Amino acid sequence: MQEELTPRQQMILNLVVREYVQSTVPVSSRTLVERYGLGISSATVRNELARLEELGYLTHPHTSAGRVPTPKGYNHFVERLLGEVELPLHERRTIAHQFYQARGDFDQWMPLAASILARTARGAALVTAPQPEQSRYKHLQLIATQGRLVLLVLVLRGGTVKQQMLNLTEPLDQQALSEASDRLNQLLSGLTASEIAARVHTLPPFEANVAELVIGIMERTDARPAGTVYRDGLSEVLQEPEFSEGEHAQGLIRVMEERSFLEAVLADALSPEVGSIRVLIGGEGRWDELRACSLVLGRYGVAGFATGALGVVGPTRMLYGRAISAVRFISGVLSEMVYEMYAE
Amino acid sequence: MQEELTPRQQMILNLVVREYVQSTVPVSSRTLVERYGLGISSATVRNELARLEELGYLTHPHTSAGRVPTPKGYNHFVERLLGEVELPLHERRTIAHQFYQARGDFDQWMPLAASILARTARGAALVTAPQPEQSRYKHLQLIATQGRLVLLVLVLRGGTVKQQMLNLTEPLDQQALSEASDRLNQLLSGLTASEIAARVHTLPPFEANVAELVIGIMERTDARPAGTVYRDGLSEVLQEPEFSEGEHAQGLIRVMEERSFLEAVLADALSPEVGSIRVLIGGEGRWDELRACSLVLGRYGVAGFATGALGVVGPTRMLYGRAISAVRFISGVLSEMVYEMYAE
DNA sequence: TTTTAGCACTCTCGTGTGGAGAGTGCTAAA
DNA sequence: TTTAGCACTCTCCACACGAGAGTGCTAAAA
Repeated sequence: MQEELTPRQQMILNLVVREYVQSTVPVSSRTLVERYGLGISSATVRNELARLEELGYLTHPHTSAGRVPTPKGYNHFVERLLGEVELPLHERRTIAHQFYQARGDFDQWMPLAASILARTARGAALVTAPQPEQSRYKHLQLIATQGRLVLLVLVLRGGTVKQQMLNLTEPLDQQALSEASDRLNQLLSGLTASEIAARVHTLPPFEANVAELVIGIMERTDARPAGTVYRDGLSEVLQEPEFSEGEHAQGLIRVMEERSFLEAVLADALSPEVGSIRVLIGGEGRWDELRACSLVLGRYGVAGFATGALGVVGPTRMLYGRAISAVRFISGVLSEMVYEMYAE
Repeated sequence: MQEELTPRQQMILNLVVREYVQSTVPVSSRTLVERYGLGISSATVRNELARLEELGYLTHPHTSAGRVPTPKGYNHFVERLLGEVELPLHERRTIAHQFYQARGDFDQWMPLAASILARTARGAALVTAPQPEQSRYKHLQLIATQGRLVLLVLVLRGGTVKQQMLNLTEPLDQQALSEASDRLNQLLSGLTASEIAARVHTLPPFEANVAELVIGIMERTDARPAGTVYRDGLSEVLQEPEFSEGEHAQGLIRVMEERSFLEAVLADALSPEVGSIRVLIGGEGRWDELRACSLVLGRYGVAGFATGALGVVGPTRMLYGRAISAVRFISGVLSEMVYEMYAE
């Protein structure tokens, strides 16, 4: 059994993947020699194709059809043949510019990132909001609305804003609420949920009540594996020929739509290391619904402070080069933004 | 030409719709008499079916197939035959309870509403966040992060929270920022964007700068036809047989995914009147992508203050009764919540 | 006038057949 | 080791055929 692929086998595998990705049609020995002017005959190519199939890098839909890469084939392509890819300079500039224009507008970042990622990688994009490893209190404001109903606005370190309603047993005016907010802000600044819990008993009764609520919000935030998920580009990807028949589309739609499924995939496939990129091809045996899909997943943010995930979903026959470079570049941009938010 | 349907025609149309919705199969005269024990022969039913087809309420996929309702048929069914429908008491109780449990947790309302609506109506659900007709300033807080970077948290009347980063030309400490916030809060409380613009020139330079930013945020908020759109249940609906072949699924996915398309449909189809429900069947000729889909749309909130939209999307062969009653009931629940938020 | 029985007619659907075309796998020679 | 040549296999398309489902029509019955 041959261990390593010969250089010519590597080249042919490379061409098969590129040609198939582009044409969506199983590729034959003849197209290969004609289209790429290899100086060898189709019979030779056929021998090599047969060898590559024996080794598990390619398959046959049926005897008299061309070759199609297997997940193993794609994997080898991504790991060994793709090389270092980067988005062209003008695209990087355009993307940076779009983020720059939205630099202040916090609420826009995530949808913008999803939209740019989808367009750049030509796939369906997923972005989760940055999530601190452990949330820390930054600022709180109690705002009177009507009667005994109060709006609590809690800002966590990193800029996450949470809101909650609370019902007072007796009405308090804005003046009193602001004073209580100020007291809490002085005492709790920079603390985690458990640190706050440790000193609740030192607070006056009303403030203690509010602090309990705050602890609840922070614990709930920390318990969630990922915040909101932003999506884009699903409908474009569903037009790809492999999804025209419902069956294969299911997996794709489930990753994009079902939160629990996405979280399971992320938890399983995504290393917590910021900057690393993981390519999951054809579900890797574990996710049968994703047999026809590949995912390119990355993590952005600042390790130890806050991180989020972003990814591209497409058919196994996807533009891995674009997807990987897009995920890498955009995750870099987002990491910088998170860094700015957390440095202090 | 016959103007009104005879009672028997009404009954037969009713049965055809119900049977087809349930079985997904074109319904024949024989199934009708057998399944529902009409006291008449299949030949008589066939005559009536032919008449209903002539009048445009039913069609034929082909000569020797059973009947399928046309959009006109569904429309008549919804308008005249469905009657007043309401969710069973225990479902209403369950739903009310779920909302009650999330009563304080503002951020949960919309995803919860989408999820409940999808499950109850057995369709794909869309919910837009309540959007005030004109936003009014309620509260602002400037929070120092690092150096000259400041987080601006703006609360609008009705509880909408917006955040924005700003870069100072010279650093200010939290003390100074809080004082500026307090001054702005006293001067701007309850004002609209244009009212704030009218008195910017009376403010000291730093506060004026912040006020300009606030105006920008508020104007952007008011310009958006709808806030964030919350979705749920798409993948379930896509399993319906009519969407198994890609073509028809496109329209459904576009409504759910493409913001601009959804906004166009909402603007066109949805009356601004709170509480009214609009049923859009088969795209009504205007939206060809929705040929195979129906929408049940409603508006909730408090007219003149803030309203949002919610809707169910499904195949034309959808459970109109459930969908309409679910939209009505949930829009009632949401309206109450909005009312609480705005009453002051 | 309305309803019904009966029957011919039409259309789908599954299956089978045959020919064209694409592409391979193998063999034997270069 | 490479290559030319050729048989073989499989898909795809078109066509045909019979079974089955359901209608539309006609003529008789209520």
